[in-house]
This record gives sequence, C-alpha cells and structure tokens, in this order.
Amino acid sequence: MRRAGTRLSRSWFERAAPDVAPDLLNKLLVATVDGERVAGRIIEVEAYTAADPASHSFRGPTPRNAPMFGRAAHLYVYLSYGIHRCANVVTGRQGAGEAVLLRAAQPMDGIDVMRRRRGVADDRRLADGPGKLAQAFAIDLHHDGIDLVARDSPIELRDDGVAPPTVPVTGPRVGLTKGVDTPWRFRVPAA
DNA sequence: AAAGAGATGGTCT
DNA sequence: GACCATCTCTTTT
Repeated sequence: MRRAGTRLSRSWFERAAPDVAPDLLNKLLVATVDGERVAGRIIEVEAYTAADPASHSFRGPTPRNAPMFGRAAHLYVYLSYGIHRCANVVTGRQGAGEAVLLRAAQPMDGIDVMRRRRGVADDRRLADGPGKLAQAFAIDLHHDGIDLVARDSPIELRDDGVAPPTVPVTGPRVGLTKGVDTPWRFRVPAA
C-alpha cells in the first residue's frame, strides 16, 4: 500500500454514526485549500444521531442541517458560537440525520501552513479541538455539503493502513447541555 | 492548575 | 430573544 493510502469509499460511511466514529480514529484527513495541502491523523471524534437530543438533527431537517439528512460521506460544516467552524462527516442511510464531528487531529503534513493559519507556535495546539481543526485544515462554510468521495474533492479521508485503536477511550461528549450521559466521544489513547 | 468571562453571529422559538 | 457540538485570554488558587 502506498504511503498516502486509499480513499475511504461511500459504503464505508453508510453505517450508524456510533459505529463509524471509532473506526474513523487513525484515519487521515487531507485538505487541499488555496493550493496548500495539509494532512493529519484523526484522534478524536463524536457521534450524533437524530434520536439524540444533543444533535442538530434531533428536531428534523432545517436549512442548516440539511447535509446531515443527505447521503453519507458528505461534509456538514456549521458556524459554532458565531466564531468557529466545526466539520462533520455524514454517515448512515440517506435521511437518517447522522454525522460524526471531527474533534482533533495530529498534524502530519503541511505543519508550517497550519502554524500560519492558526497563529500559534505550539504544534500540539494546532488541531486539538473542533474549531482549531477546521481552522488548521481551512475547512470553511463554503465546504458545507461537499461530497468527500468525489474525485475532485478538496477534502478527503484516507486509510494509510494504521488500524483504529483496539480499545478507544470513550466518554461523554463535550460542550453540550443535553445527551451528556451518552458516551459517544471516541479518542485514540495517549501514546 | 483551574476557573471565569468575553467574543460574535446564525438558527430557531 | 435565547441558545449554542468553542477558543483564548485574564484572573485566581
């Protein structure tokens, strides 16, 4: 297998979000925006479903959450707290309203670009939060709804042969007031 | 090391 | 008009 690995297929995403989420750990996120390519290994995610009161899809489709009710392997990007962007990967069957929030990544390629975009020197803080990840990878609202498995997609998810952790760290999701007892946050254990 | 607060704007009630 | 799937900086232990 090449070092860059293989792109994940759409069918790979057509499973329930809580099942896709732990499998997304250690996959590569690759984004080419403004001619600059950056890559990182996904190390923290959260699952959201339509049956989940904490999910944007809980109250049914709206203009904002429309991508969550579309086909799997599309991107759902929203503005968080009026300031930050958060990137999700749509999973499940069309109409299911499920997605996985990309919360943190370990920078691999284009680290200098990430430093410039983030304006911080500490490499451990480049993408260790959903808003920071989106900023480091330059994922913005104009990426909302794009198809990650389209051949010309600027953002892709790849498998370079590193398996997900056999026992991911799980816990409650962060920053919400409902659904706090659902342990749908998944993380790669500390090295 | 931990806790608090302000920034800032779309979305939905 | 309230509510955020957050981040950073400042203040306090």
